[in-house]
Amino acid sequence: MAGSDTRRRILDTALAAFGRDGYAATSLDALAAELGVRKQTILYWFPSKLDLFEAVVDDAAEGLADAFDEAATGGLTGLDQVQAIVDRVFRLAVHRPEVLGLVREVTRPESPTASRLGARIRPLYDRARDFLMREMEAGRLRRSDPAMLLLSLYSAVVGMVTELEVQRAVGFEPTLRSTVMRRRELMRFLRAALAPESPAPTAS
Amino acid sequence: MAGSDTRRRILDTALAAFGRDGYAATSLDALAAELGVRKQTILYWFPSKLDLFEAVVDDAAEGLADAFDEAATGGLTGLDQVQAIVDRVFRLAVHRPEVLGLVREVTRPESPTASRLGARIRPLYDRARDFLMREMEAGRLRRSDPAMLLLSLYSAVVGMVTELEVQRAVGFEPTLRSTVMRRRELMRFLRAALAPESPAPTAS
DNA sequence: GGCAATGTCTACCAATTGGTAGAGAATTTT
DNA sequence: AAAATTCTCTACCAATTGGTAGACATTGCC
Repeated sequence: MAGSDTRRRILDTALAAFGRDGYAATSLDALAAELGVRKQTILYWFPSKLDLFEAVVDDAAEGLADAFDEAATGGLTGLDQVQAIVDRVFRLAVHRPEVLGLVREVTRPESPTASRLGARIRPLYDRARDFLMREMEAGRLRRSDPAMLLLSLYSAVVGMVTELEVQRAVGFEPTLRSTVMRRRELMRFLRAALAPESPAPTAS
Repeated sequence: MAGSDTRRRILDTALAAFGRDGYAATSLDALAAELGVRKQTILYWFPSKLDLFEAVVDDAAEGLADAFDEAATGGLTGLDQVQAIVDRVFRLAVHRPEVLGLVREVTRPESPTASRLGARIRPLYDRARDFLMREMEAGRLRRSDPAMLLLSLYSAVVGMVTELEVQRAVGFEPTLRSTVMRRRELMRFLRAALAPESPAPTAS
């Protein structure tokens, strides 16, 4: 049983490493060192580096799906539901930034498994699209192409979250406070863009 | 003089490779093969791989600055200026996607030169911020924190543009037409989020 | 206690990596 | 034409890479 604990630890550490440094820049030796174990132990649990990566991607996709599920079971509608999901993603990003780093890594064209996360995410995507269409029909969201809108949302959220580093590059250190402000700003942005044409009463 | 042509070719090809595959996954040998030249020729022009990368980043930053300059010299204001820049970035993304891939690569935290592009981009950033503040003062854009807003814009634009691959992952092949639609959708999104509170006359 | 399965290790290996040393063209300068 | 400079090459190299083979320890089972 100690073994499957090792497996779990490898998955977690590998997720962090792949998400932080990318696939190519992560060596099995470095990973093993970080784990306090020999490289061959990793290769015992996962027959090759690529197999490990795929397992990590599957694991991350599962985690993401759970996070979305959790945010989507409150029976919310319209902008409130969108807000709930954005909140959830932000929370994920704050205490597990590697997950979003991995998303970023895996969505590049030459990724060894470009299609893998895609396939795993597909059901989520379909559900989100259905949700948006339903809400547009019901007049609770501004009407537009839901697929495109979803990509806009994805870009805005993931872009903003994973690119906290850009803040550093540009000169200001992201603090917890600035992160909160960031989320608020994003929500303003989203609300402005998603609210139905007929000016709703200033809710929040 | 044939030499500096070689240098130019190395820079271009390296930009494409780094932008497409990332720093770690790009080997000098592969790069040389792509150029039809020996690795040592590359090392003659750039003393090390890291030096090459830095030169590429500087070169890309210069190109980006030029693109923005070009879009910013029309004397436009408000949303029209924003639109002009978005258009320009999209055009860049369509015929030189590697540039944005490089931006993506260089903005990750462990990038060998995380701060480099940042420093090069800084002036652009300041100018954009000043522009936004001015336009907010003048009431031509909705009032909000310009720094945050700029990051939102950056995320939305770069995210949407560089993540055309996500479209593939999710199942639909990006065509020229879908790219155009994508840009239009983004502009709707931005206009909705940036337009001043008082409903402006439907201009365009 | 013996035994088989499980799990981690040491010892290697071939291939690839970024990089050095310096030979040999080609071109420019004198 | 000789000499110097510029440029690209061949020949290596030490370090690191992902991966194989198999020894050694530990555990649960009979």
